[in-house]
Formats: sequence, C-alpha cells, structure tokens
Amino acid sequence: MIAEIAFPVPLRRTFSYRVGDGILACARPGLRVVAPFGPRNAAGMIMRLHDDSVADLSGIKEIKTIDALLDAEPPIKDDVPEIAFWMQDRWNAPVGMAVESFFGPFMGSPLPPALPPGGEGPTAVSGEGLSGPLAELCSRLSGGGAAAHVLFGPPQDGRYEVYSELIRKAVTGGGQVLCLVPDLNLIPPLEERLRKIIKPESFAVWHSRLSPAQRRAAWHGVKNGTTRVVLGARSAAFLPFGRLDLALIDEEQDDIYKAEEQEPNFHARELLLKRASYHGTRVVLASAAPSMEAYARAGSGRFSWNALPAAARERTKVSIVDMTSRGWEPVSSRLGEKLAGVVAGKKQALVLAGRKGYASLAPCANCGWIKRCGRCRVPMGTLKDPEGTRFVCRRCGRKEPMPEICPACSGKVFRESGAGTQRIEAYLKKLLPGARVARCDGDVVRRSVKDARLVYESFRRGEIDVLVGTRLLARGHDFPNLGAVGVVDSDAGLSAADFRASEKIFQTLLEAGAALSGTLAPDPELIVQTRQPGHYVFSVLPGLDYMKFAANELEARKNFFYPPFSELISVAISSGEAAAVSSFSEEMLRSLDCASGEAGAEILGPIVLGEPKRSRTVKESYLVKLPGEKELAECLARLRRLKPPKKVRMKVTADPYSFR
DNA sequence: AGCACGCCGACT
DNA sequence: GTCGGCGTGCTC
Repeated sequence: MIAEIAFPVPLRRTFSYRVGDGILACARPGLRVVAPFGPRNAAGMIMRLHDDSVADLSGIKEIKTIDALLDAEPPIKDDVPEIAFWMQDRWNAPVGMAVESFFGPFMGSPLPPALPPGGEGPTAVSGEGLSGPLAELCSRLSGGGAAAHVLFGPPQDGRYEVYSELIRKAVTGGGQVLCLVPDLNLIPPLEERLRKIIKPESFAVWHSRLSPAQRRAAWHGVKNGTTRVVLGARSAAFLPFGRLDLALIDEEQDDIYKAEEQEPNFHARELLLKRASYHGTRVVLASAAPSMEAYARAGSGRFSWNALPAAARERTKVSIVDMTSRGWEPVSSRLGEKLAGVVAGKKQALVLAGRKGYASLAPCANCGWIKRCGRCRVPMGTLKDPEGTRFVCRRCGRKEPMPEICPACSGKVFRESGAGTQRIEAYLKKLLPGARVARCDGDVVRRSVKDARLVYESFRRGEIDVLVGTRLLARGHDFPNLGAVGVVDSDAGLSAADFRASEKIFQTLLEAGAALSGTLAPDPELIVQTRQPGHYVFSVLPGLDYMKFAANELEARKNFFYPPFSELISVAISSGEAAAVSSFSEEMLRSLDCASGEAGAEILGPIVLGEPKRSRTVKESYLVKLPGEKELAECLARLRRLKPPKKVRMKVTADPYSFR
C-alpha cells in the first residue's frame, strides 16, 4: 500500500510512502503521521491511499516507509484532504500548509481523546428572545433551501440583535457557533454583547494576538466541544469544530477575509461555505454593502436575501468636494468650515483618511526620487514620531530613517504629499485651535487594542471633538452627537487596474453615512473629498442607495468579464535580467495559450505598475481571466508545472484582491 | 519551510 | 587555520 502524504511545506504536491505492515489495517486518509522527510522527521497527513499495482513511483529515488500514526481517528470532522486539495485548486495554496492551517501549533502533537458528550446544551445561554419584525427575520434566516443567507443592512438597524438571537437559538439546539469579524476593533463590542448571553466557559475569542496558552485553551475548547461560541478573526475559519451549526460572517464584503500576504492563500468566507457542507452549517453573510459575489449569488437564487427593516430616519446630506486643482492642502475650506461649525455647536465630527501615517508619499522636491520599501518595493510614506520623520512602508510597516540628502540627486528637500491620519490630525489641530482633536488608526490598535478602545470610549463620552482615523473607525459604531463625517482622499491608493475600486469607495461612503444615521445632531453632513469627481461611483451618491449601486456595478462586471462572472489569476514574473523575464513570460504565455482559446480565457498584460527606473529588478504582471472554477484549477495546474529558470521568480495569486 | 552543502571573507 | 555569512537545492 502506498500513501500520499502532505507536509506543511510551501510545496504544491504530496509525497509517496510505503505504508508499514504495522499500520496497514488502520491507515486511512485524514490521519496524521510522522515520517522521515529529508534529513528530519516531520508530521504530515495521509491524503490518499493507492494499491501498489496502481501507484506511479517513477522518478522516485528511494521510497521510505511510514510506521507511526499520530491519530486513531481523523481529528477534524471535515474531510481535510478534500478541502486542502480544493484550496490548492482554488487559491494555489500549498496542500500541506492548507492541512496545517487546521492544526496550527498542534500539527505534530497527539491529541487528547474526545470527551464524552456532555448534556449542558441549553444552560450555555441565557437572556430574552426577540420579538417583532426582527424575530420574523430570524426565523427566515433559520429556514433551509439556500446555501447561505445574506443579511443586508447596517448595524444601526438591529443587526447585532439578530446575531444574538441566532446564536442563542443555535447554542440552545446543541450546536457550535462561529462569529467571524474582519478586524480586532470589532471584537470588544461584540464580545461584550455575547458575554451577556453566553456562559464564560462556553465562549472563546480567537485572533492573531492570543498568547500560546490562550491559543491552546481556545483550540482545545473548540475541539472537545466545551466551547460553543467563538468570536474570531479570519484564521478562526479553520478551528476544529465538531458540530458547527451557525457561521456568522460580519462585514462579509471586507477584503481582509482574503489572506494574500502569507501562505496558504485562502478566503475565509469561501472556506466556511465549503466547510458548511460537512456540518450542515447555516451560513449568514451580514453586511450593509454586500460583496458583489454575495449579491450575485442571491440574484441567482443560490443564497437567500434578507433585509433588515430599515429604521425611518432623515436622509444624510452628502456633498462632494472636487480636489483636482488643490495641490497641497489636505482639508478643503468646505470641510474645514463645516468642522468649525460642528465644534462651535458642541457637536462632534469624524474625519476618515485614506491611510494611516503622515504623508502617503515624500518625493524629493528636486528630482522626484521616491523611497521604496526594501522588502515590498512599494513606495513608502512618512511617519512622525519621537524619533523624528521616518519612512514607513504602508504594506509591511517597516520603518527606515529619512536620509539627510536625496540619494539620487543630493537634494535636501522632500515634499510630502497625500494625507495620512497623522497629517490630518496635525492640520486640524492648527485649523481648529481650542478643539479637542484625537487620532485612532491601525497604528494605535497595533500598539494596544485597549488604547484604541479608550479613544473610542472617550469620543463617545464627548471628551473629543474631532476624531481622525481610517475607515475602520466609522464601522459598526454610531455616535449620537455626530454632526459631520469627512472623507479625505477618498480615492487614495486606488489604481485604474483595480476592478474593485468602485466597490471599495462605495463601501467606505456607505459606512461613513451609516455612522451619521443614528445621530441626533441637526443638519448632519457627509463631506467627501475626491480627486476623481467624475468617477461613476459618485453618481449614486446623494442617496447612497446600495441596490442601485450593486445593479450598476454587477452590469459593469459582466460587461468587462470580471468577478463574479470570471475567475482571476495574477502572475508576476521578476528577475534581475530583463531578457530572462521576457523569455520566461513567453514560455508562460505559450503554456496557457493552447488552453485559453477553447476555455474562453483572456490574458491581459504585461502590466507594469510604476516600476522604479533605477531598480535592478524587472517585473512583468499578467492577469488571466477564466470563465469558471474548473478552468481556474486547470490553469493553476499548468502554471505549477512551469519551473522558472535560475534568478527568475514567479508569483501566482488566484482570486487576487490587491493589484500592485 | 527547514536543513545541508558549498564557497568566500574576517577573526583567534 | 576555522567560524559564519547566505545563495542553491532537495525533500517520496
């Protein structure tokens, strides 16, 4: 008997081993093994078993034998081999790393035997149920028929009350619940809410900042079933649930759910939809601005569409300020005057910037040289802190000192352009003397989630007049005393190559508008500054009407053959030698070409996005559009068979969310 | 990802 | 003379 084993290494393949006589009877897919792997022993998973007669062992120098199983039973209820291969087909994830995601630090550890099922179901929750229209909505969300349910509407219309009710029902029924949130900011308010109805020993949070001990406790709690409700970030989609009855995905449209920076790439929403088939999970996708994917699937009847009953409220006034001809000032006089008026009237305001930090760019005033991150190669912005002005990478956060003179021309002046949160904060402090201006962004959260929470609380209590932050700030909160929200640089960081540009702008605007919807202040206004006032997304602005926007956007996606009507793969080829790049690109295109004709694929490229002139590495990007998942898997398999020559690197990203 | 091997520079 | 930098290559 031959076993295909997947190891947690960044390789998109399995390894064949002979199954030892001692474990012949119990070996089966889904069980973990420890096997000699190169010069060491490694834990892996049996993915498939083959009879000796059918196994293809050509090209293998030495076949080793496995004789130690780590598990007697598959430790995860889901078919992990099936899901891991699917992740490889879908996102080019290395199979073994996909497997490892389900175990995290426990990949090589034997697991304690399962606890006998305890009968403490109904006692895990407490509290009153809902009544009225929201209760009706909840029972519709409990119905079958659809693969998933879209819950459409802002938190201000009772979305979190619906969460509580759905969770209460699921837990009472004996199942487990996952509530997935896009960022750490949303954990404390939801945690507070859920702790009111869930017993502490039945509740756990899961995110990247847990200590090893907390991680261990939470993982094992989920595994043995004592944890009934998990509130977690993206990676919680892999937790070892035994019976996941409900998966609630908050702000399902958020692109943070797509993990693209580290391997294995995956999309938490899509992964949960996949896992749902093993658990009979009810998946609820909640959003005030559902993703085009969710909207389209609801349109085709695969998902059900459920709108929260909209509270009657004044329509927020929305104004657009054209910033095209204003070179340097980050805040227009229009917005400045509104803020001054709001502060004078003892009301509050939010100002949302496109990004954190000080300036988004600091080119040399003389020659235009731009500092790029040594690791990511993207242009760096600036940051002001006690150590002075430094360059900061907006992708990886790496900081580098600012040189005295420009390395290209020895110029001494760096012009700072574009406005980050820090710069807006500094500007507003000058513009509004006497006003209490504070800042809350990713940097504050990174330092301490608690500090970020304190700023929120302080704003809520009215101790801050103007709060400056990134778009995270407006989300999921409403502030009763809010007189204005300003969106500065609403189009920052958007490139024409990004087909999701309109969707992202619209989401930001809708979130900003929603933050104003609960206010008691008179004449609330949303002021949007943009350098692209002609962009079609602004044409749906006065009403901030999602349904209208979504219908337009979906039509545009269809016309241009973009998702959800196609599947995308981005291929980046880079090298120090320009000739090597172009010859390998040609080889790559040839290998796809024969398939693309009959499969209805389209290849765009090469796209060269702002490559530095003096940089030594040359990079070409291609975008492949394919009509379906089957063609996507086939195309990824072709790309996998290609091996770049020495000094040439190829990066393949399936379903790319960011374009560089 | 690990881990080994291998080939140059700077230390006891 | 050896320690150690990290480029390259391999893992059934």
